[in-house]
Amino acid sequence: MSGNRPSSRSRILAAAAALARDAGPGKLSLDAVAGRAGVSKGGLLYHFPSKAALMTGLVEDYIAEFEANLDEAVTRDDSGEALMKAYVAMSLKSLDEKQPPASWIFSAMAEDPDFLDPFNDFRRKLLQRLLAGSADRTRTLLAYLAIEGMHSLKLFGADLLSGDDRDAIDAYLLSGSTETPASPEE
Amino acid sequence: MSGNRPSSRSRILAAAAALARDAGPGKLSLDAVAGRAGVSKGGLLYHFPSKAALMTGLVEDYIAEFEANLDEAVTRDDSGEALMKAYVAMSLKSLDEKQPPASWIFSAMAEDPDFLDPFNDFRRKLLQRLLAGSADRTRTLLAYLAIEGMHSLKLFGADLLSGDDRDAIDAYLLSGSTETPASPEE
DNA sequence: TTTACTGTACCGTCTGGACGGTAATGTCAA
DNA sequence: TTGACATTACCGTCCAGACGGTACAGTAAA
Repeated sequence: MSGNRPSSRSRILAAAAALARDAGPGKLSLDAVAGRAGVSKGGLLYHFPSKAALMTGLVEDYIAEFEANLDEAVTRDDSGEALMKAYVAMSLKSLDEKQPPASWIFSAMAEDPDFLDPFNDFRRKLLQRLLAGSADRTRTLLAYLAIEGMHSLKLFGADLLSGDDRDAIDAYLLSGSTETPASPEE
Repeated sequence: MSGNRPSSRSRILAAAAALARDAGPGKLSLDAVAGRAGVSKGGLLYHFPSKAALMTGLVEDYIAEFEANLDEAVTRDDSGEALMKAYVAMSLKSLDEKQPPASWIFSAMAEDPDFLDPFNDFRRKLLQRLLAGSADRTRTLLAYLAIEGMHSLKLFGADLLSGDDRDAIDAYLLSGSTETPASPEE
């Protein structure tokens, strides 16, 4: 779809994500995005011919970045173990950022829940890969859901976990599933 | 705030929740809610003088119902065990409903994320109660987060878990809390 | 008389989007 | 070499409609 990246397109996407994050998902209007991206509204609509296209771009961009990061973390050791490890590490890192990276997801839901279909498909595939390489299916499921839960809490602005609790969860998630009890890495 | 319940008020709230669920959170306009509730717009604004008041009502109503259900399930045996059991049972039951009960949460987020502050406070207190009565803190945290994760997935329309997987998670959540999941102790 | 509405009319603002430019760059035939 | 046209990448304006909210007159029951 996009062989080379024209700078404006990605700037618009970044502006939209930042706007949803900073001003709230309800403030994600075309005018506001255009203004923040330093582009006229006409210019925005040139790159994204409708608001729906903008939302789709946001979703696809998010998935692409997620996949790229995951691939980078896994490099070539695509055993289930390595994938899970990379996923957990990535997720915990993203949880440590001050602001949730995907606040635009609320705008997408309000606009049309179907916008999230590709995202949900992606998640389904990811979970399947995770489970395929897992020695303990229930444990992997549990870990996945716990991460999902933490992301959800963060997205909704609920800061429920104390540092100690977060540490306990981290320790559980980072500990190996069956094999070598995983001495502290990194 | 409401000693006795005038029927219209709760009808409006129910209509709003149903509308967000059926038509999508983006369609939650005052006109639409009034129409669905069988009330004129003036009547709606009589009960909820602003849209913000409506959202607040939605949140408060949700919390109140949640608490009532939980209290009912716990009855009087308020040991930590019983509370957790009731919470798990309630949550799993709500996950089995076809439609998520709180789709309006996206409208609230889009309108103003602060609307969820009371809800998050409530969740914080609940988690504290849950943890206070827990023999295995990490396990309780994990269970809470996994439930949160499943609710989040459902809210976002992601149907990722197979029946067997759901059964495995249910079994884990419903099993007594004395045993730690298969994790290497550190 | 108060409470709890209904119904209609209206207002200002915001929003998505259509549209008509336009400037720069490239393509290509005569 | 040059003129004609095409494409890309925007800008700025305008508009119809939706929205939240106000105002107010009326009504029917307690």
